[in-house]
Amino acid sequence: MRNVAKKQLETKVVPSAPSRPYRIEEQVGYLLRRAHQRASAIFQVNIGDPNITPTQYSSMVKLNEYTELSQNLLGRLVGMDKATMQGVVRRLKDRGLVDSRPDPGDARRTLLSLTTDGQRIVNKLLMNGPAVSRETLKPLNAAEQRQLLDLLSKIG
Amino acid sequence: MRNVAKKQLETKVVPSAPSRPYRIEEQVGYLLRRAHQRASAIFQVNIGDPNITPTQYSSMVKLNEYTELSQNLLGRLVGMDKATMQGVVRRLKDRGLVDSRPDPGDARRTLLSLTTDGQRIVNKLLMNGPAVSRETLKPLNAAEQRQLLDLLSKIG
DNA sequence: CACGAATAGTACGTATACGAACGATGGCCA
DNA sequence: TGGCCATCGTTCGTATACGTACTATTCGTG
Repeated sequence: MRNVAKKQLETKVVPSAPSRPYRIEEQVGYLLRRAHQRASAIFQVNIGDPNITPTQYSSMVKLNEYTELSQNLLGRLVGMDKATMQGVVRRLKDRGLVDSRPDPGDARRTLLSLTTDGQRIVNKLLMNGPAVSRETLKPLNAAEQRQLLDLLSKIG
Repeated sequence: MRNVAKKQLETKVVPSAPSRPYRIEEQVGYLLRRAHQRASAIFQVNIGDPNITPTQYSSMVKLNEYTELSQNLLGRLVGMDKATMQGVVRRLKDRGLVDSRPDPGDARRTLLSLTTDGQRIVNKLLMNGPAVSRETLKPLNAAEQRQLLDLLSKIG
């Protein structure tokens, strides 16, 4: 009963993993939801403009890089479906941060760009961007921070 | 101009970190948003009931563990503020999955519990829970999966 | 005991997030 | 060229998520 060969045999008979108890707090989806909530809260406090949300910021940063983008392409670049993008763009346009014009080469498309105001604001916020990420990653040491970004890139 | 000493001197003059370019796709908040989106999509497809959302599932799992909880305490356990919790509970009650009664010991509180239907459903969904997490973590190997859960726990 | 602070739940407004349906336009190919 | 299908943007409905304000109740302390 206690020799090694028998033990190995028993291992063969029950090859499945020990199957830890299922705890909702340990599931990746739950942890991602909580982490995202915390990241959004830190963004709101540290980005330097309480009226700009993370998705609005992402959109403005991308428009700042590309100068002009169709609404759909911008949505693909920042990971929002077209219905969500529609609302984000509408709010940015209402506030005068984004302009739009019909694409002269394709009447289906709307070309978006930052207004002068939008450029000014995004360049101000970009100065706080690194601090937001730093604060969010603060509980981790440098190696862990790199790991987390790497792992999130892989499952994103 | 090209000897080593001069080079080191120049390095001393600019001692701050190389400061990589700021790319929105590499920021932790952005990556968390994308990863959470993907996890939610995988949940919706694999949990086995298209009408149950991740937060509804979390709430039902917790009610299944504790039998009876006040709305506020449930919200703290699953990480939702009371306004969000209110909506989640209302929808679960509308569908007959959750029951409520006033707390006899504290008239401010509402005690929540699963109905028989709610118990039946959450026990069915719990069988798919591990598969949802497995699918979400699929792009990572076993060591990376453990690392990610560990790092997310630390920043959550 | 009384009063102010804290807590529980509700209601309202705003902002993602996304599926589904819709009309307009463009691309492709028989 | 004509017709079919894909793409783009809009709209609607539903569901988190959260700040704020409000009522009711409870607690703590003087």
